[in-house]
Amino acid sequence: MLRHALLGILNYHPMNGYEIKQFMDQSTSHFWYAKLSQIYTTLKALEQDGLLVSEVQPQEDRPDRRVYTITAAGQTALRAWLAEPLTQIDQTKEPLLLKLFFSAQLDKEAILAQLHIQRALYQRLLETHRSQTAALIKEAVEHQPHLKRDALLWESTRRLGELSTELYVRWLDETIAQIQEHF
Amino acid sequence: MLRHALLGILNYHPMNGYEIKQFMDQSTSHFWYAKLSQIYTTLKALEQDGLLVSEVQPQEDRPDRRVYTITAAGQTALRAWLAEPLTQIDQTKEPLLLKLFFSAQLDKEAILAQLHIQRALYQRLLETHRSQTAALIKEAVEHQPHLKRDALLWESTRRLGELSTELYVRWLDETIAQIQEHF
DNA sequence: ATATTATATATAAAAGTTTATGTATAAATC
DNA sequence: GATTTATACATAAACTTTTATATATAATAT
Repeated sequence: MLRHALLGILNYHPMNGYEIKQFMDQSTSHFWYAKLSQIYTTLKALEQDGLLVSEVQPQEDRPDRRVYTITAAGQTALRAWLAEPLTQIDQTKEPLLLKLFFSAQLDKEAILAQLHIQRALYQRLLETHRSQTAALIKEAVEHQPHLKRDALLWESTRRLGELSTELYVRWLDETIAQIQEHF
Repeated sequence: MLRHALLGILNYHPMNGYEIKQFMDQSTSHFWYAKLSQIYTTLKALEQDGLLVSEVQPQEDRPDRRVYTITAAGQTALRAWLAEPLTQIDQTKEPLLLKLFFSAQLDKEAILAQLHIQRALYQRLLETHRSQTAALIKEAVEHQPHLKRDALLWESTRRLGELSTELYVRWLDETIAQIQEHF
């Protein structure tokens, strides 16, 4: 799946691995993320398959940059993946819920402490979605007006991130209250 | 992580791999799932580490069942994992959002078609959360009153499943409308 | 009649992902 | 002055997960 993400990103413009990592951290990380090591090896694999080509840009003082460009074959592969409809629901994995599910083993205070930590984290994430992520999309369209349709879709993914983080905070409050009263 | 899930499940009572799969499909699948093949190999690994022991129960007409029981070391490991607080947000991966993010490549009708498919799927899942999953928890407590505290936590995970599926459907409607108007 | 689903386990191979390690320098922070 | 963060790549090892294959029978659905 990361393969497709990388093709999608490089379809905007050529980039090196480090830049791709930053792009993902800022835009897709709430629904797709990857470690740098995985990005580098996947880029290499995509080049071997002819979906990307790379060229080294020498730099002084810093390691040279290897910049990847999508090929015609890469664009075809990207479009094929986009066109193929998802006919099943994405099954996700959430360690917090898994742990909570079995937490009757713990005492009340330990459970509550963990939920409070999570609440703080999600509250902070919510603010990021609302300010930073929103600003980045707005800025991108201002500089590149041809990305207007892309931005509409980016905004909808950001919106779900905001809504579900909001929901998570509400659910944590609800759950904390439930446990405080009935556990 | 599956290791901990299996310890958590077997801490209720001894089970064989096939039963564990069914248990997960019915209860944890919206936040943790696994294929049978992975369950079998992980059970074996846990036994090698001394966290489980197994015994074969012969059956006629069907393959024998290998029933796993958690050991004292397994219970210690389970509790250690439960006690260790999560200090970061779970990063999840959602193929639908990844695809949507790059879908400006597609035409309007193709995007809308994909979103409508997802809406139908999530609508059906919502009903499952509300009826089946809720009923299973209720039934479990009726038969085993000592699981009351567990059930409170199970119910909170079910509740998040219901709430976020509901949200997903609403977001899909919102997104479909946005695209219809502005894409 | 035929195909699928359910019961039950097992293993190999492939694919995907994370963790650890190594190199090198500049800038920023403490 | 010392440590951390940022820039930039690369690779090996470990771990996790999926896909495919094999076996065997009963019950159910088409």
